[in-house]
Amino acid sequence: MNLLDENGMDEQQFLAQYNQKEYPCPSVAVDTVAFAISEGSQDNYRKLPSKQLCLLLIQRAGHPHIGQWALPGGFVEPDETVGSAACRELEEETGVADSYIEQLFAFSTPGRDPRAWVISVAHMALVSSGKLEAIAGSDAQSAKWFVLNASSGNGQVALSLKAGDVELSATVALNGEQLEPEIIKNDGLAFDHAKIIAYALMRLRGELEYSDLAFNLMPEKFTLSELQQVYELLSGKRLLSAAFRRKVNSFVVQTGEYTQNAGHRPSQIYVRNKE
Amino acid sequence: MNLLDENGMDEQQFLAQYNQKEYPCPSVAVDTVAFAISEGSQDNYRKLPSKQLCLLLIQRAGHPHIGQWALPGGFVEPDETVGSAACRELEEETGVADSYIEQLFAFSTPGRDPRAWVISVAHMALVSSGKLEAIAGSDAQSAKWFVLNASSGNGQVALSLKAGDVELSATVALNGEQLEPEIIKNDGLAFDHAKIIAYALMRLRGELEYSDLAFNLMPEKFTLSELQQVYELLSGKRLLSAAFRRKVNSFVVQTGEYTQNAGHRPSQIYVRNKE
DNA sequence: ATGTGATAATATCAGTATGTTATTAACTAA
DNA sequence: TTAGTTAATAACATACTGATATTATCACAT
Repeated sequence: MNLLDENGMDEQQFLAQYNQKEYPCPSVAVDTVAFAISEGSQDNYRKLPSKQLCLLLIQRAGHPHIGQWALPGGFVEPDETVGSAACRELEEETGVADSYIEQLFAFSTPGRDPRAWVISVAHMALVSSGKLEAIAGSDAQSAKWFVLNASSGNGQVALSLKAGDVELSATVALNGEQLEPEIIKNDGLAFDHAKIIAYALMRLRGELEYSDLAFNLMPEKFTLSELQQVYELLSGKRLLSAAFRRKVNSFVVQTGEYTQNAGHRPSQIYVRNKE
Repeated sequence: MNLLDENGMDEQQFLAQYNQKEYPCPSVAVDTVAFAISEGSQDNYRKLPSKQLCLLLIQRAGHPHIGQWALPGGFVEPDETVGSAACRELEEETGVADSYIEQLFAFSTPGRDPRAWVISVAHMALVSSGKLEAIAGSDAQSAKWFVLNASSGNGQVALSLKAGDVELSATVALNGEQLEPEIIKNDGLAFDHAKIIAYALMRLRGELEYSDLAFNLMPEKFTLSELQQVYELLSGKRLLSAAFRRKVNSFVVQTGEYTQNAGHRPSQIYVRNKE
């Protein structure tokens, strides 16, 4: 390529004199909303169907927003993609590795970080229930799984997060998938992370309908009733089991194994059908 | 908030001494894949059903990739969101305004821009056919609508772009929605824009199934046959008109107006139903 | 042993939606 | 008036869906 520009420079000369810092540039961060399903309290007999949606937060040890709870994340480095940065930060800060990760949206409202101009590429991670114990025992002391309860109405979503005696809450107004939500109320969440959590929840619910995303939240082996509970939890609707079984039938494979000591007819154990 | 960090600083002191430039930061760009449907050659009688999918490219006047064709875009500024940057650059460079714009994906593979570390947040714009003439007459001299032909097979997409006597082509391998495509072959497209175009096309086709995205490509008033042609063009499949009419019925409203001088039974003109 | 209560799994059936073909309608051009 | 063309809808068989009912299989209590 020997074309010259209006200054008579070829591409090599141009690149040699190019100085990126003439222009202002933002820091680019990643923040990850890691969802998982809690197993629920397991009375051996007459157990409660108490699965709950959980998400992973970290208590901030430094400024800004010291003491508040934030999504795991950090700054992207020059030798990695935003996706690998999200995986790296999630594992460093919380011990969660090898989970499904999806890029959601770049949050870029000016002023969203009081330190400086920071654009954050939000990600969603779905953590298989089979991996939860390992994570709980990792050495990421400040990371905690919070039980998430969300109630939506007239365009707003109220988030309630509980982990032990820590309780956080926030309300945001949704503006569709293409605009950042607005924070109406925020108690205990750092930065604009209430926005990001609400956005991720909306996307998770939306993609439920036309994808097999929910399987990433399941352990390797599961019963169809367990799978249905997860769908019901995420969609907020009660489903009829006969119809549900028909719908997921092509996405699962029977193992021939059955649950034991359940106090009722054993249920067959399935695995995900990877086509 | 009067909490102190391990250095005994409160938040105000911390922010006063914070220096962003201690850390490397990328430039953040936006690039927009603007799609539109060409009206096709209109023989008044026995006209060809020759709608085509078009996209907007700009010939680069400076280094790098001087002379090659690139997506309209540019760097994000500190006082705007990536979405407004995408709208601004698209209008500045091509005259396209007030179109539907959707954020797609942040492209961040190291080395994707030879000048420096640049992360690009790709967007997709859908331009209503009613606006095409205005744009063609704008003063954006270097912008051209290219006719896009894409053929996919065994995980690869071959792109062919034509505008007058300019012909570009590229082949990329898709890796799902969560990884950037890989460039196999590239003739005439700047940077990694072949990747971005292929990704946008995949998303456009995917969202066709479960959204009313396609209406953004239509003029305000249209017939159901025209709408069907657009769906057929984008999906690559032939559709049966009786079934198609039933499916879109709830998304459109009759106007009571009809086409004229068509050489056959007039077709009724519809507008989009905004619920 | 036998019954009770629980959930799993499937059968059944009506109503709806879908794919397909056939038919009718309305226009232009010859 | 006829041929050619596309629009629009009717008609019908099949598939899918929501809902209820039925049967299966276990743990436990009596």
